[in-house]
Amino acid sequence: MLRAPRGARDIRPDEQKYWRHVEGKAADLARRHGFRRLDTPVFEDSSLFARSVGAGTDILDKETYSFLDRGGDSLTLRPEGTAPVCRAYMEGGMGSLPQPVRLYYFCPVFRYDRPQAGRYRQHHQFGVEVLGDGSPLVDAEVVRMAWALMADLGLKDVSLLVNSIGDSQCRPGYVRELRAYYSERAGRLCADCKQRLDNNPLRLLDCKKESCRPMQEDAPASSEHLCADCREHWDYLRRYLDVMEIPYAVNHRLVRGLDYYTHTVFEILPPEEGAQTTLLGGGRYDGLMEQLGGRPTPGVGFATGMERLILNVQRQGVAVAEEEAPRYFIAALGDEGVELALEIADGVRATGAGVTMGSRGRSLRGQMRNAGSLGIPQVIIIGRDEAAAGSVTLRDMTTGRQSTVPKGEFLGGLQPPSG
RNA sequence: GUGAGCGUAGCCAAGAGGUCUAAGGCGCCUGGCUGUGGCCCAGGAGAUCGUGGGUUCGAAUCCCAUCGCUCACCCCA
Repeated sequence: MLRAPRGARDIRPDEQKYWRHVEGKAADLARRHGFRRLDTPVFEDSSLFARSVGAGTDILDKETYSFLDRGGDSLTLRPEGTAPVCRAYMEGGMGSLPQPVRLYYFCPVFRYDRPQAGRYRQHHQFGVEVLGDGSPLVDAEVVRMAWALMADLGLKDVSLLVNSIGDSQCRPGYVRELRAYYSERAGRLCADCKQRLDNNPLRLLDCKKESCRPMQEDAPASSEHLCADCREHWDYLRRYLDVMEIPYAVNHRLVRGLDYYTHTVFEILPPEEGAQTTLLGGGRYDGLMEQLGGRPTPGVGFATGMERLILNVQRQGVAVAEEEAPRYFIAALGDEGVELALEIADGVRATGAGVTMGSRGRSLRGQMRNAGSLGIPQVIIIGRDEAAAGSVTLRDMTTGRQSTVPKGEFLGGLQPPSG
C-alpha cells in the first residue's frame, strides 16, 4: 500500500472547512491591516537559509531538505517563511515602494523532524511581515494582529509572551554576562546546555531539564541589559500594548530559535501543556536584510502553524462554517432523460447554483438516496415522461413537496447570478 | 536524533496459537417500492490482520526486523 511520505499528509474534503475557517479569518485580518499577499517559491537557493536562519541552529543543521538539481545547483525546500519574503522584497525592488511594506503569506514549509501530532515534515504557515519601519509602533501592530487572530478564530485561553533580546549594541554585552553567570555554574548544567554555553547561550534560558531550571530564574534578563535605544523601543512597545489592552506576560526566558531576531520577540501558547505547543512565534529582525546582502532594512513579523491552529480549533470545539452542498441534484432516467439533464444542468449552473449529476444507469431510488445522503436540498427529476414533455419535476427534499413544470419555466424562474 | 506505547476493511472495533476461507456496528452498493431519499427489512462488495522474516504440525494471536502513527525528549509553527 502506497502512503504519503512520513510526516506529510493529505487534507481531505471533510477537514477543508477548518482550513477555510483559518485561511478566511487570517486573510481578512491581513486585509484589515493593509497587508498584501506575497507567494514565494517552495524552494530557494540553499545559501538564502544559510545566511538567514543561521548555522548552529537545528533548523539549518539537521532539518532542511536540500538537494542538488540536475544543473548542479543546491536548493533547499523552504524551512521558514521570513527569509524568502526578504529575498523577494530585495529582488522585487520593494525598497522603492512607499515604506513600510506590509506583506502576508500562506505557504507549505518543510523540516526534517520526527513527526508527532501538530508537528509535521510538511506543514503550512500563515505569516505577516512589515518591512522598512523600525519603530515600536509596528511591533505593536504585529503583536496586535497575532492576538486578534486568536480571537477571530475563536480560540480561548491562549497566552501571549513578550520579551526583548536587544540588538547588536547591547546583546554582546548581555551574552557575555549570561555566559559568565552560567560558566560559574557549568558543573550543574545538563550535557545539552554545556553545548549551548558555547554555540547558543540564549537557549540556556529555555532548557526544560529539571536540573537546569532553578538557574534560569536568577539568570540575568536580557530586557534588563538593554542599551538606551533598545530600552526605549521596549518601553514603547509595552506602552502601546497596554493602550490596546492586550494581555501579555513579559518572560525573560523567551528566546527564539532563529538567529536573526533583535529587539522584540513574542510567542503565543495554547492552554494545553505539551511539547510542540507554540501556536505562533515572531519578532523583530532588523539585521536580516543586511545579512542577506541588501540595504539595512528593519523588519518585524510572525508566523503561525496552520495545523496547530486547526488542532486547537478542533480541541476547543469552535463552530466553523459547514461546506455548502450543491443546491440541486439531477436524477435522470433513460437516454432522453440524461440528455435533457445535461441541458438543464448547464442552465442551472449558468445562474451560479451548484448541480450534482446522478449516476447514469442507477435506479431513481438509488439516485434519490444518493441525493439525500449528500444533503442536497432540491432534486430535479427527469424521467421518460418529463423528457417526452420537455419538463422537469422539482422535489424539495426538506418538505417532500414536488411539482412538474415545463423546462423553460423552470430555467426562467431561477435567480440570475449575482455580481 | 533518543526513549516508550500502539498498528485487524474508508471509520469504530471483537479477537489472547487450532472452532478465523476473521464477529459485530457505522458508511458504501443492490433489492423489498419495474419512477421517488430520510425509518425499517433483506442481500452484497470491501481485509494478502501495516510489511518482511522466524518459531510451530498449525500464527491476527509468540519472537525478530522494518515501516507508520502516538507520547515524552529534542526542536519549533
